[in-house]
Amino acid sequence: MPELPEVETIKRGLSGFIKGARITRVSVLCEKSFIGPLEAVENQKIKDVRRKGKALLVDLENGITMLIHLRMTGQLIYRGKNNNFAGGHPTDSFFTELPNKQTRVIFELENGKLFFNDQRKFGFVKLLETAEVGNDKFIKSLAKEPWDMSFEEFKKNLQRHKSQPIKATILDQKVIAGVGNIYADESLFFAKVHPKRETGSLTDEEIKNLLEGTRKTMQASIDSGGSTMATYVKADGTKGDYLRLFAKVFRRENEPCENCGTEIIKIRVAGRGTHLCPNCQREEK
DNA sequence: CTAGGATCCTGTCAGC
DNA sequence: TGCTGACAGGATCCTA
Repeated sequence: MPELPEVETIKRGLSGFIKGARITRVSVLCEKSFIGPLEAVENQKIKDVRRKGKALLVDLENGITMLIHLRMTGQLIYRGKNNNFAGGHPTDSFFTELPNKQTRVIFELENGKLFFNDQRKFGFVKLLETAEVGNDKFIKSLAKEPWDMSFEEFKKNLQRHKSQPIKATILDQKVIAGVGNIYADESLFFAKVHPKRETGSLTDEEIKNLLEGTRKTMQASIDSGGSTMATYVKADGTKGDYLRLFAKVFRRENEPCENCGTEIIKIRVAGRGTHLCPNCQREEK
């Protein structure tokens, strides 16, 4: 689930509440969700909260870093004495009583509790030495983020996957960091490129627009607040949906395209649900 | 090296 | 009501 903008939103939202706080106790409710010795984090003060791609990094004062990856359904929910914050996969757990069935790790802090929830258990908290974070296999292989990536570098990375559908290529974190299923669809719509196009068939102009698309769509999401309790609004008993604040195609099948009015469709590309406007994004050039 | 598919896990929803 | 299969904001591992 959570892609770069969601993790960035969590970083920003959580920092103010947990930075400087001491972790007094940790409860691991699911073994596979926490990798490393508990003793390394208990009684440690949180020094900093950082982000690399879709990974959140929580630095502790003893030189240990918790690498938190939310994968598909991870959430971080902070319940403090005076403040609450929740981000990640948007569900009712943002508001309801915790811990619940999906709670995997509980961090007790001096000023509140931080719950790591994760329905599908794909996410994890992994302990690393802060100095070794850069050598972690996943972190090491990450490409640059859209704002740091030059056209030339993006093009070069795309060329390694000439025959793959372009959507599969930009989901690869070694090609560009932070893009997931939402922003892949949104960026391709922005660039007016069909998700099934062979990567090698894109023109320079399309590559340029696609890179700009990743920047624009992810920035728009960060600016609108990502997936937090504030954007997971409920109106008249209906479930809120932060995607509606910025998404043009994602989960908007059967709705009119805002450019041309054609119905947005949902197809399957590279094994993932994929949304596009069949008029704005032509498969044949 | 790349490409494509299966896999980890839980939950929900559509269709019979 | 109950079953069954498809699918889900991710990334890795296996095979060809």
